[in-house]
Amino acid sequence: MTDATPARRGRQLPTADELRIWRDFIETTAALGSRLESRLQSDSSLSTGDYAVLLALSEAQGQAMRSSELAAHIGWERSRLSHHLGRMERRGLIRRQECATVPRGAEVLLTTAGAEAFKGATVPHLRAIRELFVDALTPDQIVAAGEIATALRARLDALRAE
Amino acid sequence: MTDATPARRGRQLPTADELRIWRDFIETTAALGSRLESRLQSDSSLSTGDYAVLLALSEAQGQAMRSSELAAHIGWERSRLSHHLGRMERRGLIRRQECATVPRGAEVLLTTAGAEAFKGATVPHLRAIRELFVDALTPDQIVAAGEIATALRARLDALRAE
DNA sequence: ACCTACCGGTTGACGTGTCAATGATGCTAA
DNA sequence: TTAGCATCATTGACACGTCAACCGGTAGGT
Repeated sequence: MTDATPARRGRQLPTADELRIWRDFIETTAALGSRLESRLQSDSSLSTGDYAVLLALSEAQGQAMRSSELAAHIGWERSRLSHHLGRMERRGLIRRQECATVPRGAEVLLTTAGAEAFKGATVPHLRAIRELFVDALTPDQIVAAGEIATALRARLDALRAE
Repeated sequence: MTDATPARRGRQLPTADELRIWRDFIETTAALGSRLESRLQSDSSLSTGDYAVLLALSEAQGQAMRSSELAAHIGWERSRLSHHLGRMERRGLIRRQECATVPRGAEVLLTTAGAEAFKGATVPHLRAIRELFVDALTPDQIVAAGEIATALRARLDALRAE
């Protein structure tokens, strides 16, 4: 897949066309993310981070999860999660308590306020995804977007492993 | 382009497939952005914000620009730019002075340290873009990525205008 | 002349993210 | 037993972004 055409071989830097597409792509996806963020914020007073945490907890057994389990599930560093949980706890969306089974473990619990906030956020959030992403693209483009994401992810993973 | 197929008409929420692609897409592009950020950071001790500012100033007449002109050029809010320039000024990358021509205007100047930092950052940064983006995709996928970005941008602009 | 309204830019408060350091606790090997 | 060592989680310092308030000055309308 890499360097498939002769013209690409041996070149070190992107062409002007590639660079333009890169800029369009990275800036537009960033703008898309922040638009989603602000939609979620005004619809529900939640950030996408809050949403990710609440989603994971909602689907968990007993609406509770060990902290590092949660971090792994949503792909965050523990430090980030810890800061975020602190803010969410202040707002009453979750609670933390000592974990009975694992020493030194922290159990994160969904509060009723958290569950309700999540419930109220879901439909507007999904609707926003549809408006801003699904409806913006043709079915072919959606498939292509999935393939592009997969290819980029593979590259990121390959370079991380190395 | 929107609601092109009968099956899509009238539905409010994304399907499970669309949602999966959405998540892959938005998370992967976000990861790509932060990987680029950290590459730039370790190669050059610059953030992508620093890079954008330095790039604009490098290309400007006299390597200087009015503050709000600069903000418009790179598409930032004035407040964001002001904060960022404060940090960059502390590090000696730029300088600010009263603008001679426009009363109440601030002129942003590139320092020699800033120019050198930018010069040293360019090649590694472009190389990283090639490795992480261009080389990860087939030529067709790059074209598709450009078209997807264009379509998403059009949607964002349309909804912002409304 | 005066009041108002905008304009360019800064500031403060706060949410968010990363990195490195710190505690607290168990596991393992000399 | 004890000296490391990894693991789980938190913390502090700092960079970055947004929002709203603010400040100083210019321009228009009366």
